[in-house]
Amino acid sequence: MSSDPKFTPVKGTNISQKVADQIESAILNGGIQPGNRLSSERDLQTQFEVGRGAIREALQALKQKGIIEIRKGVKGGAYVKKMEIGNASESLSLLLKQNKVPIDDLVEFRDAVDQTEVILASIRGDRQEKQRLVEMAMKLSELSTRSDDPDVDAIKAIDREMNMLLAQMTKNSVFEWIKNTIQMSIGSYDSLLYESANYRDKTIDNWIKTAKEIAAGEPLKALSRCSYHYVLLQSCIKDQELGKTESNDVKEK
Amino acid sequence: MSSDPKFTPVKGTNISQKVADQIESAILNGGIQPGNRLSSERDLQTQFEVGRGAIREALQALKQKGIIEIRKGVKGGAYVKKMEIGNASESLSLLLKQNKVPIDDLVEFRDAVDQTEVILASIRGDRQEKQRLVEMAMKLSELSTRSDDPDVDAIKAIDREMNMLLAQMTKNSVFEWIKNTIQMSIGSYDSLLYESANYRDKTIDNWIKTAKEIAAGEPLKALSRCSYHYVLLQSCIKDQELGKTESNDVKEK
DNA sequence: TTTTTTGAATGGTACGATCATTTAACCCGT
DNA sequence: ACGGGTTAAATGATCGTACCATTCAAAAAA
Repeated sequence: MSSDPKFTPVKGTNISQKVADQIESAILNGGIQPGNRLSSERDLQTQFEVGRGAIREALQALKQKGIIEIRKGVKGGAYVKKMEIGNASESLSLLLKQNKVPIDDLVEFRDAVDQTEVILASIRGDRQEKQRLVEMAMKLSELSTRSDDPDVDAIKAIDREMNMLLAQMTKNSVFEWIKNTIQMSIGSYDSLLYESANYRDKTIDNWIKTAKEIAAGEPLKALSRCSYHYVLLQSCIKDQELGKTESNDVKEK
Repeated sequence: MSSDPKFTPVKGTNISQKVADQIESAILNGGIQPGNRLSSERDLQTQFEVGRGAIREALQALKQKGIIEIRKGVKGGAYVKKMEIGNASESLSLLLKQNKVPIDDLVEFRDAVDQTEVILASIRGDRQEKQRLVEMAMKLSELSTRSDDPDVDAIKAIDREMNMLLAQMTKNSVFEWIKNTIQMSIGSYDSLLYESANYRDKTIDNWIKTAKEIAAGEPLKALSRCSYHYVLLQSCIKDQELGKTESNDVKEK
């Protein structure tokens, strides 16, 4: 028939979850194309060697996520939905899993959001928040210069905190939401900046200046610092792609 | 005890959907507070007078939406989750249903997105798209001036199309996604501009000028037009809400 | 050939039984 | 009386079977 993905039987508890994971994985990894039909519930029941209820719950979850559609009758069953931009109930992160969104697009979008955020944060952030932002920037610097082998994970964590604080300072919950969503999806790329010592120093230095401009209530100056952050990021990503063939001589632990 | 929400029995097909709707409604309307516990599956089964499978599927859907959490054992059951900004699997529209997002925040966010969009559209839109944008703007004008009683719904439809085209012209799928999501949530407020003849004329006139600036590849001029659109919208909303005077003083150009 | 009927495939619902997990109550030795 | 271990009840998780509702294609009838 169309496809026999050879699902592997599952046992134990959380069965419906495991089943859903296997199916979702098969879909997202391209094993099953949009428009394709999964086996019937009764077939899946035998493939996974579980009860039908578990299958139904798994399908229900996937349907809720918006990645399958369920039809009744002959030729019915679970059909893989074409992921449309426009389904408001589907999350941005799900869109990213589908590889429908080039990472560059996301970086660009984040850039736009960040620019607005630094402006709003400069205007609306209270003194306490501004002070905390500067403190965190200084801590970044401290972590980076204290030893030859800085704790990169700690640095990334603080970077993330600073970004969330920035979003908070806008006093706009939508910015908080979108920032968090982006952060969860883009994190790996964004933290490239902290992997190499060269970019790390520049980035942290820029963070400090950005924080100070925000604290000083200078939106436009902060804005230009923010732009520089993305210049760095773009450059860093470019370097990364160029050095893809040669072995990684980056000493990271 | 906690509460007895008195769910009404359901019959027919799509039962699990109806059950889920009733429960979600009870939660969103505040009938059940975060932290509260729903009855056990077996109790709900009798309350709704349906099979247990239907209840489980409904709860599965709500769990997937992230609005309940399910625990096992004694004292187990479905607990209403506190909706946190930060759950990436929850959708923006769901956030809005919870009234956790002031509409002003959303308008502000949309403003920021739009500003970037007009700039990108000016730069990246091809000639065909730019021409189409101007054509649609002219059609808006035509629809508005043709009679004393313009077809407001048609105008709104074109406004929506123009917005989506604008997003397309950015050549960035994230902007398309976010634009559509916002559009679906903000639509009612945004179309206020077309209800009264006064704002309608100004808005359409501004749309035309915006489209022309974009077509001419003048990002900065288009940007200022875009800002004016939101000045109009803010003013319009303010007129609508006769009561709040000082709190919203966001008029900045 | 066209229309109608029929039947098989499949999702939707219901009911009941059993397993697994969690919590609270109970019991017992010190 | 107290602390720790044991037991029992509540509840979700799973399985299985049966039956209904819907759909579609093939067979039958016109």
